[in-house]
Amino acid sequence: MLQVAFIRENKGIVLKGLAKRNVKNAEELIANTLQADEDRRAIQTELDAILAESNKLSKDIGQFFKSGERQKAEILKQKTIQLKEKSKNLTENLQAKANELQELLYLIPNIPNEIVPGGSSEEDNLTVFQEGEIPTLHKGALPHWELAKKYDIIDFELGNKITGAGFPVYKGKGAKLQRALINYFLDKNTAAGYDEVQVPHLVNEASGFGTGQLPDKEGQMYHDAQDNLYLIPTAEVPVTNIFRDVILKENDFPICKTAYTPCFRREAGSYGAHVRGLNRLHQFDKVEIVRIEHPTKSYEALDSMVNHVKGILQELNLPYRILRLCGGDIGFTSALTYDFEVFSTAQDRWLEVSSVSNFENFQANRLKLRFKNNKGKTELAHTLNGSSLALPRILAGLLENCQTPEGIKIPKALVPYSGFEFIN
RNA sequence: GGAGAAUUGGCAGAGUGGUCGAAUGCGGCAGUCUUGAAAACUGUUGAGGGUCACACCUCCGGGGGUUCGAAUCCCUCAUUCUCCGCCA
Repeated sequence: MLQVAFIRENKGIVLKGLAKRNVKNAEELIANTLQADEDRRAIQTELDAILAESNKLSKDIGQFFKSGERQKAEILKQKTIQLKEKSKNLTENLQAKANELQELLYLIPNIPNEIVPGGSSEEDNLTVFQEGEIPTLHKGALPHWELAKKYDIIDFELGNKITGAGFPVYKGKGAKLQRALINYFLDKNTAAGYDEVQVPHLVNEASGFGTGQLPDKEGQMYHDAQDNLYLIPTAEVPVTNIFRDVILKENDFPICKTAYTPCFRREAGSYGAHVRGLNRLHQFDKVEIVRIEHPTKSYEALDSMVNHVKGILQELNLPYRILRLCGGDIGFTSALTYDFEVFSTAQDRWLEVSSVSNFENFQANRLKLRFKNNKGKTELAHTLNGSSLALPRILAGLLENCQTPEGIKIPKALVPYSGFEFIN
């Protein structure tokens, strides 16, 4: 959520940013927001004046009662009763106006960074880096879902039976490989200075609002109506919400956290060949990195996160590329996002395995995540997060790119974790 | 699940209807003293709205109510603790 004061003072920048995101009715949206803000402040001022008066009268009444001047007190009482009526109305108006403003603010996405390319769809994302050799596969090479079946390491049908589509069962070396990947990622992240945390997999409404999944993506999360809790779509939600309503000290920065969690996504509206196998699941595993940074350091931090993920993909020997997402494809809350994609050789397409973003103070504003700056003023912090890494598509990439006629050859870096070199 | 107690500023903890945004202690920050530090002493120290700046307004777990006036009384929800029950 943007700060109203920021919108008020930087209308031009905001409109330019919204244009880059192809937001329709941006002019109107901003105009309505500023109007609501102005109205709200006007009502607030009026209400404050009335409250000030009635506070004063109440004190006087107290004095009169003490000094035994009951009649004087009674007269003032009548006055305050009138004020009370007025202030009640104004309070209601204020509440309504504040809600209106809040809802408008929820509709305004983050302002993209200068370097975010224009564009309306994923076609317009900018490839900023690519490395790793795309292997030439042997004859009869298979897509990962066939390999999974052949080696009996992932059972999609069994998941169907137990739960439904998109909830696979990993078996034998498949299950072990999952565990290996999780441990490997966590070890890489902690070695890079991220503190490991284990967090709840269900979150309350306030947390959903804090990181921006609510109200924007309500339908994408599984919801337990009985207790009003949401299954997390990413560890970003519980981990970042650790810092909701927190005022940090300047020397608390940088804060670096990593967490493994399963992720649950309803993926309403997804269909077709692109959701086959591990490409798109309702439940999947992911290791996440989250950073809380001083505003002047957040882009440095973003670069370091990108480099960190790079290092892992290099070590796994997977061909990958990095995209800078365009205005039309970047997430609602993000100011700058880099997507990592691994080439899936047997499917002949790129699969997103990580998304690393700087949210600047957009999340922090909702979270009320602040710090005391060196002038003693509270200021919003910057939040960032990224996958490091998401398992299913890494697994898909590994299975497809590392397949040989003799079986799947596990990358060297993973062998100490998996305990085996081949799946055959 | 049942019974009881509690929830106050960074922490501890006072405050049962007006003079309370809130005593006191600790911690933090600044200063005096010191070669420096410690100790001692002095001052300062919650958040949000509002204002050019003041004024002023709101906030004592969340929400609602009583009252001219609520941290204080009532209702409700949440959380924590103690005892009992059940249990990985």
